Amino acid sequence: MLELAILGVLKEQDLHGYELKRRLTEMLGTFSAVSFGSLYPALGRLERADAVKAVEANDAPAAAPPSPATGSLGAELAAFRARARAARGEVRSPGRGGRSRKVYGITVKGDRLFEDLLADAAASTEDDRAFNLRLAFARHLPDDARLGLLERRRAALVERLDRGRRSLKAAGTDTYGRSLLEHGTEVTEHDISWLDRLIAAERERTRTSREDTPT
Amino acid sequence: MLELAILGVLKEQDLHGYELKRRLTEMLGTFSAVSFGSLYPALGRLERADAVKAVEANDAPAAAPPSPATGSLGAELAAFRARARAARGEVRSPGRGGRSRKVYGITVKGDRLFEDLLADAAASTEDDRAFNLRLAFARHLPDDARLGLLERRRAALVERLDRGRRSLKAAGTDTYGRSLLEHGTEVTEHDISWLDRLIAAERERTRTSREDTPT
DNA sequence: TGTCGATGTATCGTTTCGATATATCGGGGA
DNA sequence: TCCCCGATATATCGAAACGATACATCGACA
Repeated sequence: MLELAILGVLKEQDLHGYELKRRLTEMLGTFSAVSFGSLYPALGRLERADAVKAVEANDAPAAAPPSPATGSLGAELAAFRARARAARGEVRSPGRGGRSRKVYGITVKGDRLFEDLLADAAASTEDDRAFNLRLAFARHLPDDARLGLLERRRAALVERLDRGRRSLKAAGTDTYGRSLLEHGTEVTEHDISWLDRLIAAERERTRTSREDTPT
Repeated sequence: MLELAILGVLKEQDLHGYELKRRLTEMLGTFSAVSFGSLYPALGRLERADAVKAVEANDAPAAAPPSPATGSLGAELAAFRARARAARGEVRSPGRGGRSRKVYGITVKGDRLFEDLLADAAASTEDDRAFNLRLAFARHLPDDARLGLLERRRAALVERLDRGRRSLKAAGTDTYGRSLLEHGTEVTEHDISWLDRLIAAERERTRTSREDTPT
């Protein structure tokens, strides 16, 4: 679950844990607020599996200023310590501010693992997080797999909507409970129509892109 | 988290694990599909804390048929075994079909624990599950606490919406990623207006109910 | 000078999950 | 008649995720 997310983000760019977390939280917004207590263990698992590895931080992964020869005593000291660490074979670099960083990069094996995890159809329909995550990386999926993902998700939501309506019928008279259930079904309906738009756009895209190979 | 849910349901009625799970899933619908792997340990914790205890199953907790003197060999055998178990001091009863059941009831201590967990304000705003759960049991809350819950939740959602919009602005050009983020903000907006309706209804309710004690 | 907030890595104990084992019954076919 | 399937039911295991917290380092500001 988290592995897929990490690999997907590292596919774009080498990153250290802290930044990785920020990207993930930003990307997945609402759902799935990943914590350090899950991130670092997951990175450890991936590292043990040779799916990611620590790279020497060539700094400026994003748009960082090119470290203008410090000018501060503290920074000099940190730089010294960093050199000492490097001499000991540790691939860490002090960021501008903050503790020394360990920058991770994805490996070839990690690329393959990413493909496998992303393609796993079973995991992606019922669980909201799993689906959202896979949609976020949907551009790495072939057209048919992407469409399949959307349609399987839609089917799951329709079933969920059904269950919701049944619950609503069976529910008691408590105002708050009913309101919760009602709102739940509304959200599901909204989700389904959103998926419908996505599916339509997807079909349109593939239709226009294969006008040289007709039926 | 799960403790609150369990206590809330048991407050209505004595139930065994399996049925408890069904009620919870029905009640909380979409979110929070509670599994046995968390339910039974949670029940164990509650039992150790004297918040719930196994009660002799007087059967027919809901609308079960009054066990029409079986008529089947298997059932007779099961009944015999049940009697044997009862003789050994185990409070279990065979259901109509299925393995012997252990029916739980809430204790006085459990009632107090329920109040405490429900009233815990900090836990209820940012986490979706925590809020939904507390809303489901909102009828057990005093008016002001209920209103406070709704308003804190609203504030949290407004903040979330802001973060979502910022993410959207900072996001790349990937269609699926953007769509995900957009849909997320739409859902949050929908959530907020739902909360607004709830809050309005709540104010209206308290206003009409204290027309004898004006400003 | 001190301390505060942001950046950053890491681990601990607890909770939750998903899978699986076990057990019992009723009902539907071979 | 027998046997197997599906529903009902409890229970546990290992893995995963979480929340809290500790630790470390820097820049900025008073």
